[in-house]
Amino acid sequence: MNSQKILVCAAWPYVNGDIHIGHLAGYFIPADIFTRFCRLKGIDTVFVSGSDCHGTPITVEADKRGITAKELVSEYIPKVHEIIEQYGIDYSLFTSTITDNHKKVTQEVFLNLFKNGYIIKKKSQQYYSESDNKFLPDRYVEGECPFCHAKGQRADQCEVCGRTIGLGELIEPYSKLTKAPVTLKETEHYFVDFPKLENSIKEYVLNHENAWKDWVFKETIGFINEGLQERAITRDLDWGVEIPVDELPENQRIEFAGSKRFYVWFDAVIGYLSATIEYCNSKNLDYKDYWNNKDCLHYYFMGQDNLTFHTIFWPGQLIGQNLYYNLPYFPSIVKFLNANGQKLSKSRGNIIDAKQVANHFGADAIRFYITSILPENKEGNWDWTDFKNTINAELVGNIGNFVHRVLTFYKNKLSAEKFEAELDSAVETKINETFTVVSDLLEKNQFVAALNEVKKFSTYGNQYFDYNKPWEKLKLAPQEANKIIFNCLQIVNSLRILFYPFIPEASHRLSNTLGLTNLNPTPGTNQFQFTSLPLTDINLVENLVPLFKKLEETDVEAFTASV
RNA sequence: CGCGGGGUAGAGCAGUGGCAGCUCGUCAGGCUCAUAACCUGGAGGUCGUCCGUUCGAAUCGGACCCCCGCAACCA
Repeated sequence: MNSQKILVCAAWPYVNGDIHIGHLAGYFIPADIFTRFCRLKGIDTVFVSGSDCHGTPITVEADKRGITAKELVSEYIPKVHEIIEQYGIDYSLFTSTITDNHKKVTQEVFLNLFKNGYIIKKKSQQYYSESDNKFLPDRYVEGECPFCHAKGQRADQCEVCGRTIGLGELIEPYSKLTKAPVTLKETEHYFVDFPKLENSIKEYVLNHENAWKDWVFKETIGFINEGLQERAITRDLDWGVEIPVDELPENQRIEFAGSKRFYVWFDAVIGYLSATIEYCNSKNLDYKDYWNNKDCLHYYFMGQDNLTFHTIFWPGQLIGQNLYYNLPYFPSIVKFLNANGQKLSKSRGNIIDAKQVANHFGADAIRFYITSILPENKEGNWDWTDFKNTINAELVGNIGNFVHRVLTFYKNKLSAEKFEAELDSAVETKINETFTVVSDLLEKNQFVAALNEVKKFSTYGNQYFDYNKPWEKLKLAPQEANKIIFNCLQIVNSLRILFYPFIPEASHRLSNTLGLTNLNPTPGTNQFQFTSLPLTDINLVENLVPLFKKLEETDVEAFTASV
């Protein structure tokens, strides 16, 4: 990873509900760890995302509540910003898909695809409700299964007999929302000609076989090998980015274009490009330095439900621009996070709300735990007993205790006189090794393993302390005790740097405790490495308090009972 | 036969033909500067099931069972 620049793209939260631990594990936290790490390495790193505001589910939710879609998203957007603030997610820009800039960029992307021959128009039959005067996606249509005659089945598949239901085969279809009857009606839409882009997309994917995670590559290539199909990019809906149909020749316009909008999947991914442009405009930068510069690597963070959109469709949209845009370099995709062994779902009532849980336990504890159970290659599970054990044993008992025992020993027994001592070569080697290993793992987006190395490093500190017994040396050979604590302080200072990507609040608290300025990433300066800290730089605070607070049995009970 | 992932100690995982391991938890003893960590020792496995290949299988082949994601209108 010797690139000059990095663009970090995190998936866009869909703003029809509150943020929960699944969103945190899926992209907020891994993308933030990576961004903070890159910046500390001195790499110019831009980190963009925003609220995904369009699509039918938003309009349905708004209807249900008797407000407009615009009002609904305006209510949720500030809530997402609160989460970002609370967890310290270090975005360069967190915008939304309802900006004028996004609208303009989306339309340009469409027009380029059209100009380059990748857009076709096609008529098809879709369910339409006369009484509601609107088209309905299959997911909102129910009826009787034509095979087993089970009632209340979804339009595409019967859950009772398992058979696939073809368009128009459902008996007495009706709207799930209003129960009004629906009928098939013809409608015209634009499609992206993915069969035409298939070879280019496949070539792109094959070029990344060794770089991507094994399962990500397999899923992607498996999907492509089934043959890509034309994919609709417009909907009969009044909420979304308008179609710039006036810019097209008359015989290429779809009918009733004014009552249609771009399909949400099409405009949401374009957000990565539009957000970079918005950010660069606000900073007097050129977005091409990030999108056309081959030394700028693009990392994408998302959950597995988003895989094909980022490894197939979005690259296809970009290739079809013929503007030589950078394609995704590494899709950092995680599987799902369950809670107490079950899939997160509102109906099961096991959603763990991101805001509530951080209010109760602190963002650091949540960041630490989620990172330790990140579903990198298989599903992860949030378990309250495991949560308490992890926090108490690893974060508090091992890491926090090491920092605290060193600082209290230094303050209470030694710091009256400032001393300088030799760095033990074994300690120096260990510190350097740790930075190298953690750095390598973070570059490869192996966050669980990277955090494990930090834990091991703290264990090493504890072992070094115990083995050298400074409390005994204090009586017999005070100089020896000085040397041991000097070495331990170097480990503590290294932990302060290692914390920065994972638990930034703790890194800041430790800086304050030591009387040092907070770490401040500077382009071109690598701070993610060992730097000897002279003791004259340390000005310990008067009242030493432990970095992390131990969880009592009742803490978890109080939280789970309160939600 | 739609595509893909998975099943190994209480939990989470590593292990692709040669004595079944790691982290956490757990039990006993030691040490003690600290929110107590560390050290030493122990308990805990039918490696999903069955069949096969082999001197030897968690590992290779076959069949089956179970769990999960995707399946193009779930963002």
